[in-house]
Amino acid sequence: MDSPDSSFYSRPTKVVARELLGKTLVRLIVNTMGQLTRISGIIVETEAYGFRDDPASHAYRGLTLRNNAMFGGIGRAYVYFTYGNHFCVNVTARSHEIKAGAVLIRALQPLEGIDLMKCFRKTDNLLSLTSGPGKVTQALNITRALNEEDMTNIKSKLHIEFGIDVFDIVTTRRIGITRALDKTWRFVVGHGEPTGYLNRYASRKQIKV
DNA sequence: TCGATGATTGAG
DNA sequence: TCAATCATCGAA
Repeated sequence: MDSPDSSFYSRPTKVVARELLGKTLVRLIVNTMGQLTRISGIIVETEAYGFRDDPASHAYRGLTLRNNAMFGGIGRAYVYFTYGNHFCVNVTARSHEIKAGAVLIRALQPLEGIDLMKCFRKTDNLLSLTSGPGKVTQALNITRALNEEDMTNIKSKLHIEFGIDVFDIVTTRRIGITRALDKTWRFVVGHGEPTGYLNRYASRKQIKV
């Protein structure tokens, strides 16, 4: 078993969000030579989004066309388009008594296929490659076509594999939302000091670390 | 149908 | 600090 199975995702969404840190997000693509290649990174930042208890969640008001994946099978991808520019990728996860839930993957430590990431991102700046939810999807070429992909299957074009143990985990408020600001459902690998990214939000938006 | 909004990013 | 940019959703 190389990949967390459905039992991993059938737990409270914020528990899964925390434990996804250190796992590997893997994108399988066919290159120009017709060979299967891997683009991957260690998950270093996540956020949990819930159901009726979470006004910031897409699932808060119930099932819609967009959020269908959040109500469907667990361990699936929930990919959505936002701000007219960007895709964001989640993994669906929730305990049995909850009807919807997903974990937003906000940042990676680039691991495999870094040249391809640079190509998709149109930049050589390593620090800017996957340091944000819109950057992650761009670097891994994740679009709506991968919505509801089975993330527990190592053969899937988009899936999650076991990775490394992480020890320093920071918990903060979630980024870029206007509601449910009290919930500390964001999880970041590190000591709390500045990756430039964490620092950007910590200083400008007064995120409690 | 229509207007407001957004789980963002990059440039100034 | 701000514009880009458009799919989605709830209200009309």
